[in-house]
Amino acid sequence: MRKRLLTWFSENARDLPWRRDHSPYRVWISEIMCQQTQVATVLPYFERFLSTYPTIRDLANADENQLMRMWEGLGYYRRARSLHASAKKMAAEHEGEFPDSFEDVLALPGIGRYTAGAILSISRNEAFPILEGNTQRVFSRWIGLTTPPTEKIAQTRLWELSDKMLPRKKAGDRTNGPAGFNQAAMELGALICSPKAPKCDVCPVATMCHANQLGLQAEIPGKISKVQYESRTEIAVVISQAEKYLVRTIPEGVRFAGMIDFPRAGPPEAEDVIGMESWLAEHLGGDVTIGMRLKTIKHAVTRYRMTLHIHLADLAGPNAGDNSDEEHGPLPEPWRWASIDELADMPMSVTGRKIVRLLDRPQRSLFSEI
DNA sequence: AATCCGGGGTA
DNA sequence: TACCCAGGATT
Repeated sequence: MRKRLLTWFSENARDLPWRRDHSPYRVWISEIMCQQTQVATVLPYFERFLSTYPTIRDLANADENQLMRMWEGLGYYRRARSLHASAKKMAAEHEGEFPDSFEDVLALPGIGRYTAGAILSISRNEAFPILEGNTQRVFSRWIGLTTPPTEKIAQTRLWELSDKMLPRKKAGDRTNGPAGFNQAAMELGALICSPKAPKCDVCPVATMCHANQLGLQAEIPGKISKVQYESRTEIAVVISQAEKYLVRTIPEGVRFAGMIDFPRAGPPEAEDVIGMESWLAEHLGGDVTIGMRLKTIKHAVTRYRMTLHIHLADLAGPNAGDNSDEEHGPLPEPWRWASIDELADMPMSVTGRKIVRLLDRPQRSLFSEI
């Protein structure tokens, strides 16, 4: 199994940017970006990220807003915040270098057993096993494990197998060492041993595969429980004055933490337009009157099916006017006014960015499709 | 063990 | 629509 797999990998491996130059820093960034994200999606983000932050210290010194802006569209934004925190930790505790020991790598935020093993094996050819979506599927089929890989007993067996299969050879040939094996197993899962319709006819290890021999490819890995989708309706409002728009930084500990967003709320805080006006009065302090609807956006993300109503609104009362105008008093934290140019550089969710595009191209978007 | 995270690609 | 993606952290 091992030799055939490694031979196949040496002849079929994709030419990925973190394989050509496999420094720990580059492999680390690639692994974080690839968490729950397909390789093809990651590629343009990876190149841009590495040119903006060529070293660990560059990342440690990065502006948080710019960093989040670089991540916009990749999702799971906590990954970017964990990257930043990790880089700062390396600058402070590891002289700006990627840590040496498995324990120190595992102690970094956003890095679990899989990612620590992947980084150290791929970058330094160290013999740590890995287990993720691809290898769960490859190994489960190989040994005919019908237990869903989410169950603890399956996890234990699969990690044991990943460790048992791993070549210990470190010196010399990376392709035949731990780096090669771990990547080969993942690559097989990505290119051949796919979730649906695996290409067993061209699989290098098909003759040794339990699932292939028994025709159980469709039953292995065992099915995990279905996703419970949830419909959700939210309201966002556009409040403008002097060609600036009212936005805020999302506080820590909630979705979109650290990103910029328009006033937005949904059930149970704001069930409808009236509820949204109450929400605005409470959070903003001024009298807000919600006006016409600009557009309704449907957005499917993770398990949510969101309908977002975007309304124009007017702000009156003590907080109207520029936030530097002391006669009117400043806007309460974390609210602020931002121009279109400023919004362009701020990190936003996908739906937040769609609102900006509505405002940026009013002649085409604002009054159509309403 | 389940849920959250709030993006995207594919059949 | 359903399912998956080089998962980790939290509860």
